[in-house]
Amino acid sequence: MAKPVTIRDVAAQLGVSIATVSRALSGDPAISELTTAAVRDAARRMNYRPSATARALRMKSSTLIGVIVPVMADGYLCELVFGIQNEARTFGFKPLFFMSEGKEDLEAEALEVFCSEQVKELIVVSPTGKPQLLRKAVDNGLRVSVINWDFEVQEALFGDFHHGNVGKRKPSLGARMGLQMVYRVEFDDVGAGAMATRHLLDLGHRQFAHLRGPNVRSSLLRLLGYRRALEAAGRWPQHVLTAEPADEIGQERAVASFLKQVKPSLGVVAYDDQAAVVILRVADDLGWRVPQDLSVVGINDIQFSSYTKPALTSVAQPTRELGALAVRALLGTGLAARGIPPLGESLVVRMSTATAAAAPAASAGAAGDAGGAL
Amino acid sequence: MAKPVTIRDVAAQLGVSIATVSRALSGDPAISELTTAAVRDAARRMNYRPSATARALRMKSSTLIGVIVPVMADGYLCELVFGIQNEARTFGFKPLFFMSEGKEDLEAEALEVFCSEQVKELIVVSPTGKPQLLRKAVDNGLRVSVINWDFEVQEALFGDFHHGNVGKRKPSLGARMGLQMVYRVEFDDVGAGAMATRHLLDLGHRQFAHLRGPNVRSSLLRLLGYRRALEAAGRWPQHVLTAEPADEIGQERAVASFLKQVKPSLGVVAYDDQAAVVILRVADDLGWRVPQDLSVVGINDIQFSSYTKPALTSVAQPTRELGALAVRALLGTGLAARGIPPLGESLVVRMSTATAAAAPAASAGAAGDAGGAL
DNA sequence: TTGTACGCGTTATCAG
DNA sequence: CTGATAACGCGTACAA
Repeated sequence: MAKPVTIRDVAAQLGVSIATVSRALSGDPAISELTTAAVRDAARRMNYRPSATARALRMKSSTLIGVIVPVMADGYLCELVFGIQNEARTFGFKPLFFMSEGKEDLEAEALEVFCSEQVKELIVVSPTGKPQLLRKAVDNGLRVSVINWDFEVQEALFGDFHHGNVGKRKPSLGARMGLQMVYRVEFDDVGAGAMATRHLLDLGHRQFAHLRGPNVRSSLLRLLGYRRALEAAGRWPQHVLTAEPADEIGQERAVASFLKQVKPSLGVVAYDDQAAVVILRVADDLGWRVPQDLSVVGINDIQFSSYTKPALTSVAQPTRELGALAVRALLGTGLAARGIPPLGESLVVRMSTATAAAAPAASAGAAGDAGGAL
Repeated sequence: MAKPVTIRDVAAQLGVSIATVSRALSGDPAISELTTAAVRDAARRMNYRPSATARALRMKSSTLIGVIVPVMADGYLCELVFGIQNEARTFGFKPLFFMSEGKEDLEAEALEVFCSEQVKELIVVSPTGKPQLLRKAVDNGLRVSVINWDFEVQEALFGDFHHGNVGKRKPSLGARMGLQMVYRVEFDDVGAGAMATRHLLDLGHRQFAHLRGPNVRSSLLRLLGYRRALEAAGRWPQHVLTAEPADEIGQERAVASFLKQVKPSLGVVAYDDQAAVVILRVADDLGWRVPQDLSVVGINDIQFSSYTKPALTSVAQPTRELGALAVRALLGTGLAARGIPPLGESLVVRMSTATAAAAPAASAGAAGDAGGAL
């Protein structure tokens, strides 16, 4: 209610100039320790709140950081956004989110807003995003980092593709588009797929399957990791199950018809934890016991995964850290020069996987006493 | 890259004063149609972008609207946030989101940020929110609307409780706390629970159960609606199943042990669609056929519900509209005076409910041929 | 109907 | 080490 206290109020209170206050508050070393302390103290006592708008006007740059995200419906994106928010906070920045639903006009509008708010940093989380959005952002002087940008797939197909470094910054892509200042941050999805697979190999499994995800970067790369891990171990053949990912019933069918063709024991790598849950359900319906007959590994380690029955073994991606990384690439000092330390994914072993040896060789076929499975 | 064009650039271009440009752009009727058109045209051609920061500084009020939300993990909150964003857009406002995880310090920090950004409107979506957050917000001159604020439950318990009006604004609550300018926006959860129940009654069911949600407003009110609808129809007894809502396994057990005690046919109202899915799953495991033996109604109609097997009948809440309402309460003109038109929930009938009469009286007991249920 | 000039709260430049 | 002062881009009395 009472009108806000400004920098000149504190100045008046202490009998110093507003310049001094400003400098003291921003930690200018040219100000004596004594006055700095006095100013800071007074400011806190009078609960002075710096005006972000005035600052932004003067500096031609706000402490807002633009974020464009398709939706936040699933826990994964929510975690990511959390990571962004928290890391931004440590820099004194606040994320300004826009949900685009993947619509280009909304993305463009978001960009307009960012510019008019003097936003200078942008994070785009958009598996459907178009390159011209980047183009326009850069033209407007924004620095941007992209998370899980899907046209890396094109790169992969064109051979200009690296893996093994998570969170690797690749200005090369931006350069090729004529875009400087574009950082790319991503998971090592190949590594995740491979890690899940190697876990099953280590457990002594000899039959493998992979339930694929949608046709986007992460899915293709996880599949690649699955294949590579098996090839490296000299394992063949490799089953790959495909179904429209949004279509749970289709997935169930694909899994069911596959399970009916094979016998225990089996190791399955799922595209993500949700897919893994589908496998768990179908397996239960068909009388397969997990993990005795069937080991299942998910990817992502979403919170839900510890609640499944049995609790799901999953490759954990450091989702929040990924968001934080995107922020640090934009705001951190000297990161571009020093490079971003790679983030490793890690395996969380729960109850859905077990050694193949431990599985009783008994026929736990598909026609068991499923009725009592509950 | 090229430095932004300001209002004076446009003025210079047309040989008019910056005042004229400013007025024309804001649609001041004191400016001739001709010059207004000219200015607007020039502004667009030169792609002038008004500086939100300068405006906010001058007006002591930004076009940002603060939003505090616990998380956005589930589809429900995501929809809500979408509604907020879209409606805000029509007013030229942009939501500034903060995810608080229900932590008070984060909420307080968000408030600080809002103030320093000259935010004047706040929306709180917080089933765990504390009243002192409101207090502080109002003290700082913010107008706030609260969505699904949970201490309404207290009101309910204290008898000062109304239902039947969705989106009903109740300044009375604020007044009692000494808070003016606090608008409350909410669903008619009692109505939703009752509507779900009446649907089952209309289908001729005679046995009923309700799977409860957590101890928050919406859950208590839906339960209330369930009870009232049954009482109004003279139906008794009413079964209420309780389990920690985050604990799927607990829910499954509760449902399973209940289903083992009763016989078809049965009508079940679930707290929400997620709970309904649990019921569907357990029913399938136990050999109950849906909808022949068991009708299930969910509440919320989240997107997922049309994908379940069978597709779920659900009471749809106008979630986006609720978000929009919260915005309109703050930004809309004259809404406070004219009152907010009530929003009705609606029933979306899919495949999980059927008339009790249509159900074959045959014993589709719990010990059926569950194995083939897939 | 339009133009002039001031101030919003900061930071930065230039003197002292 | 500190103080006065000029911007930053816009809205709006007040004057014309």
